[in-house]
Amino acid sequence: MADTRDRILAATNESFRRRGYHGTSIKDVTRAAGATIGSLYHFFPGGKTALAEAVIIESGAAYRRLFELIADEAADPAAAITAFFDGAALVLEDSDFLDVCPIGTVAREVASTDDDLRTATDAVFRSWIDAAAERFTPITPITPITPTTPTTPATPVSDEARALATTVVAALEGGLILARARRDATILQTIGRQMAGLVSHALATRPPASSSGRPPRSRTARTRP
Amino acid sequence: MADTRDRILAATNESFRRRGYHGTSIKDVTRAAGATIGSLYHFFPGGKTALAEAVIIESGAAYRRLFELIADEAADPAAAITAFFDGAALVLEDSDFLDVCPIGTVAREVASTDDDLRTATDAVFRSWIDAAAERFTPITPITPITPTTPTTPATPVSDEARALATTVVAALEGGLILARARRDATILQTIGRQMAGLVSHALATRPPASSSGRPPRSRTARTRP
DNA sequence: TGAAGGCTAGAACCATCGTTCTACTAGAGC
DNA sequence: GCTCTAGTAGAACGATGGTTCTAGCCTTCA
Repeated sequence: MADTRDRILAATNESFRRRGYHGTSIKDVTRAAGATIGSLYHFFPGGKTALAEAVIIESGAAYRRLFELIADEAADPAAAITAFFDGAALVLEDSDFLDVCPIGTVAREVASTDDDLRTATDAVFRSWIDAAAERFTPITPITPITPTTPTTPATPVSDEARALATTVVAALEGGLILARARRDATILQTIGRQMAGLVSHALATRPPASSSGRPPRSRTARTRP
Repeated sequence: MADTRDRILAATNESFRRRGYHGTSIKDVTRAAGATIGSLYHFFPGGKTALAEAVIIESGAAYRRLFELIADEAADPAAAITAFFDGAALVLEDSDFLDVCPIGTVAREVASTDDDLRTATDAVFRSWIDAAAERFTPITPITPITPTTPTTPATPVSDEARALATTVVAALEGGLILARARRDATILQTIGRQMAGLVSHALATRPPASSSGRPPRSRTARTRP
């Protein structure tokens, strides 16, 4: 069955969220996935590094889809932020404070020692920042419908929007650290409120006030990662 | 010589910043510290966990002192935030993107698996949030000079100030992740500006505007950690 | 029927892990 | 001198790390 690869990815994801990159053992992963070492090295000939890279890329993409899904349904960017942070708080609590995001943990562990993995985490963070920054940018009157690569934003994004998006992603990753350390998910909600306030204030004062939300876009809807 | 303990702590600190908790080996630490395994277990009979706890507590306290030092010299809370984030960016760049803070990394790695270490990281974060929240709280007319324990703020701190402080600490920890992943220290400066804006806006609108900075307090000045 | 290829299976390898343990040195106090 | 304690030194231990490798199981296709 070809879903062995998926089971291995899922088990690795969970172990990263629980113990981080170095704390995750290949043998534990295979055991948890109900797979064998042979299978793991069959699907990931590059070993642990390749496996980690796949987890980072695939769950990074899943989170981006999740954010866009939430943002599409929210009335405005600030509401999207609140909803996303509240959702993260819920997941955190439901999972008994298992880490929500394996990428931040791995990013910190390997940034100084493994350049391939560092680059992979950076690409994921970039993608998230792009997705958020797009939502923070008022739509230009005529949007050219060029089917460019998904990581390149369709509309040009202002420096202000990008700074805002960067801050939101940072606050999310940092908030996960604080909330897990205290085993208190409301910390994430609190930070989400602050971020929503920051975003709505910036959007109200800085650009020509287009208070309406963004138009619905091509949906790549999916379930939770 | 009794500074063996200090050398071990410093080497562990650096290894945590480079490789995280699980990536740090006792033997590497002793080698880097110019100490022996016997000495390490002499000073830290609790082994790796006790060593990590000491690193967390001691460098956590050093960062708090550093923040208070910067805040004492800044004109207002927003300027303090900017200065602190800029300082972190500078350290990050000067150290060739070695992690600035070992605590956040360890916190994420162990929160699900080691309750003692999780509690230690939580205490440090709490202490930072207290220190920042105090600066965000306008001084009450008469401050009772009760020499309480240092972690208890002398002035009662509003929920708003605490939420603000929590957000700033989260943004700092998350910003370190992003900046290291991209090897770009300006990310920290950007986030610092956003946080300064958030803080000054909140302080200007919410409480009775006491635009002057806080009075100089009893200094526990110290050098960089 | 036979060959090929995708996938499973797990023993074996050596390196390294955190920890324990015994032996030793140096200096203080009596 | 002797004793005691703080600290140094590193060999040895069993467990576990990531990886390699050979063998075998199915399914597909000729």
